[in-house]
Amino acid sequence: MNDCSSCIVRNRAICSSLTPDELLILGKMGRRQKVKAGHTLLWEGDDAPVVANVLEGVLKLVVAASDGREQIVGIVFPSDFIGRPFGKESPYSVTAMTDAEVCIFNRNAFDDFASDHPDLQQKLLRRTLDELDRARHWMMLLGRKSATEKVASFLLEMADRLSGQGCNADGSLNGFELPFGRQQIADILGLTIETTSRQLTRMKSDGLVSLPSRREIVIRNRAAMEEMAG
Amino acid sequence: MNDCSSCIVRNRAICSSLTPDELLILGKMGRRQKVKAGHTLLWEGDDAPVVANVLEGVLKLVVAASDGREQIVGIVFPSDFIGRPFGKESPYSVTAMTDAEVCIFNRNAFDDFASDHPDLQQKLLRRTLDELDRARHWMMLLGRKSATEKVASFLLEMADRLSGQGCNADGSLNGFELPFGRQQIADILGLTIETTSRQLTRMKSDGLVSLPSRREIVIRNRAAMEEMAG
DNA sequence: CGAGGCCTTGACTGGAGTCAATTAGTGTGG
DNA sequence: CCACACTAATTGACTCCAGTCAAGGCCTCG
Repeated sequence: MNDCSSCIVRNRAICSSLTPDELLILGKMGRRQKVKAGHTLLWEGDDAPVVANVLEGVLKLVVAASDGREQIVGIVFPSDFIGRPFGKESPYSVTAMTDAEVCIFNRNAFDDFASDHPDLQQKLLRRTLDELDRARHWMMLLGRKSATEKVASFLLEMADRLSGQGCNADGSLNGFELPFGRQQIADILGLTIETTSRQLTRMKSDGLVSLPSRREIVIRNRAAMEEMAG
Repeated sequence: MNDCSSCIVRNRAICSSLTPDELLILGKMGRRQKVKAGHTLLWEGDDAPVVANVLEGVLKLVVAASDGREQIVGIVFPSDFIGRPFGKESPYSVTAMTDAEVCIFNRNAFDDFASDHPDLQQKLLRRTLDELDRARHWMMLLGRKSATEKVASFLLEMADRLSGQGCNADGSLNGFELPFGRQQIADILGLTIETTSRQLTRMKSDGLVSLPSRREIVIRNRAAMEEMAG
């Protein structure tokens, strides 16, 4: 069984609402599992018998059209929660973008446990509300922004979200390494890979960013970038 | 004070989780308020001191860009919940699309009440999870679908969601009256009003729909429409 | 060092946006 | 009930941004 008290996300995941006793019970229900980059944990439309906490790595939530077009509808980092409590089918696929490790629970058992632990449920509610806000802002981006604005917004949001894991003193992270490639950026922004690439090259030659390697981004002029994000 | 027991959304809103005693307490906290079509209840970015249940009418959730572009990120019907519990700023504007009536609560008081009533909180969680699923599917539409696919998907979803209020026997509603005009459809789909209009006239001349009046839609060939939605 | 995948770049196309004019509803007051 | 004004919706002509197709270059890893 798991020793949750030493879990790396102990203080950040929804489990942080639990007392040591409760943690012991939940610990018995969960099991750790590694997921290799590219592997899919949950398939869109399938019955999803599990929910999980992310311990390590980055995963994407994907909705696909019948002809293969993909839209990434969420990105999940360590301490985030995966899955759909109180619902049977997974409304999207969950795929690892990097090697990852998750702590998975049987959904029914988790639902029952949650129903008995209001604090846990409130944490989950808060998280879900936050996710919903984020999703809705992303809808604005997808529906109304130009390619340039999309890429700028994306870089700023990534700078924000990646600053959790290791950043410079003032908390504003301007250089970071993306955990995924160009096609994935395109799938997040609702663009093609070519358009995404062109926008990045343009920003580079305009001195807004530098691109030390394929996956590294350094924002050189944050003010102009924010201006550009619209 | 309010007599919640005779409320028209008594059995459908989140209040349905409450006992008569609890309902009495909540009833004292809420007050009914009418909102005229076009009036805004909550402004994006402002402190939002209230949450509410919708009793009557239809409202939109809007995210706007600095230059005025608007994206509708949600549509709210009777018995739906409005507002952002456990958060101060409203992440979007809430504006009535038709004359509406809502039952509003002080947010802090509601948060406290919710914290003491796990069943209510669970109802809220389930609703929020459903909203999140809907939002994510809408992200796929906004990011990856063509204008034609967008309009077809929209008409099918409206047929679904409006079938709650008065429909034909088998539950599949093919004719309905939209509670809003072309510009709003455009703002939902991330299109311009001209493109939206053109798509509709195209569908009409292809015999997929008829448009008896400005706001009435009749789906004449549902199979083809579903095909078109992608 | 070589193979393969990822990324960039270029030329071209097309779908949706823009601007502008017209038409069809809607509501108001005489 | 009709005439008028006003707004919403449609239609047309044109533009342009992003998509498509195709070629070439560059990492990265075996």
